[in-house]
Amino acid sequence: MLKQETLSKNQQIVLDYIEKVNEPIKAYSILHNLQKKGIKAPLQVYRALDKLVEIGKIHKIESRNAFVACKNSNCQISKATAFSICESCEEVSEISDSKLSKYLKNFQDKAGMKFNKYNLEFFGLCKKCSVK
Amino acid sequence: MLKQETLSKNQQIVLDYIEKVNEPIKAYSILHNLQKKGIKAPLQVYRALDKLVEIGKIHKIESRNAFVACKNSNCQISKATAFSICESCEEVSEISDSKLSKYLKNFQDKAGMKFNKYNLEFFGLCKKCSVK
DNA sequence: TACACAATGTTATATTATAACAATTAACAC
DNA sequence: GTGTTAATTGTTATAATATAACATTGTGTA
Repeated sequence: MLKQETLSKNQQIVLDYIEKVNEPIKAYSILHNLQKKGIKAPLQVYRALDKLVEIGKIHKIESRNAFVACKNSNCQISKATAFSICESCEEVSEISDSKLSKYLKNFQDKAGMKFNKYNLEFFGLCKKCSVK
Repeated sequence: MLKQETLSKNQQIVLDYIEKVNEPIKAYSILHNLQKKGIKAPLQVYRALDKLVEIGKIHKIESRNAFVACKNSNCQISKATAFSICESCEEVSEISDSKLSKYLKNFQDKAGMKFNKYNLEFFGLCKKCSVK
């Protein structure tokens, strides 16, 4: 097997669930909700999550230890991610802004480091929460 | 007491240590290394870390669950942080680039969300590791 | 002094994530 | 089909990260 074309059983179960809930979800919440489907141990979840992150089907929201389905069809491999996070309702949206991604992809730091990946998380209040 | 001007005992002990090691360090590593100074329980560490993050003396590297002293004298309150992280040696540097921070501070997402904070983490290979 | 609040100490527990090892399954060369 | 290799799975245990709850002490100020 040189390259994986299809997802394995557990990977597909976990991905289906994450896509269904359509918001960031935590690993142990996935575990609790997929008992019936045979997902009974943390490792079954974490292994699937690792692979799904690796192939860009989902992203990890680092500041929340949560996972969310990728919304950008072009995120084949998730090297460049940006999110907006509402600190009140915890709503998370993936930012898809070509100017931003271009700017960050080309960013050169002073130490001359070669970047191959970035993750950006913006925090604030979403529209709904800012009028409350 | 309306506003804290000086750090408390534990806060100062923890900050001194983080500044001394001068690289990202984990909470339980801090705990283990400060037993002699009276830091004996996780909460003593986490409370100090929370406060130090809040006042901008240190930052959390979210992807690593590690804490590092702030290098930007102007980070009074840490609302806008950017780091470069070497995926080989795990060296972390705080990026201080006024153009980048200006760009991100003014970034407007399509949903019209009001941002008050962001965290950006770049990943790649540092100079040393890329020649290896 | 009395008040308010920040900070501390302490025990227990919750949450997030990985180690280690055995067994099974799938892709592919021959 | 057989043998080989790697991916995936199952399972038990444990490591690593972080917070809850509650009692107590310290500190600035009215």
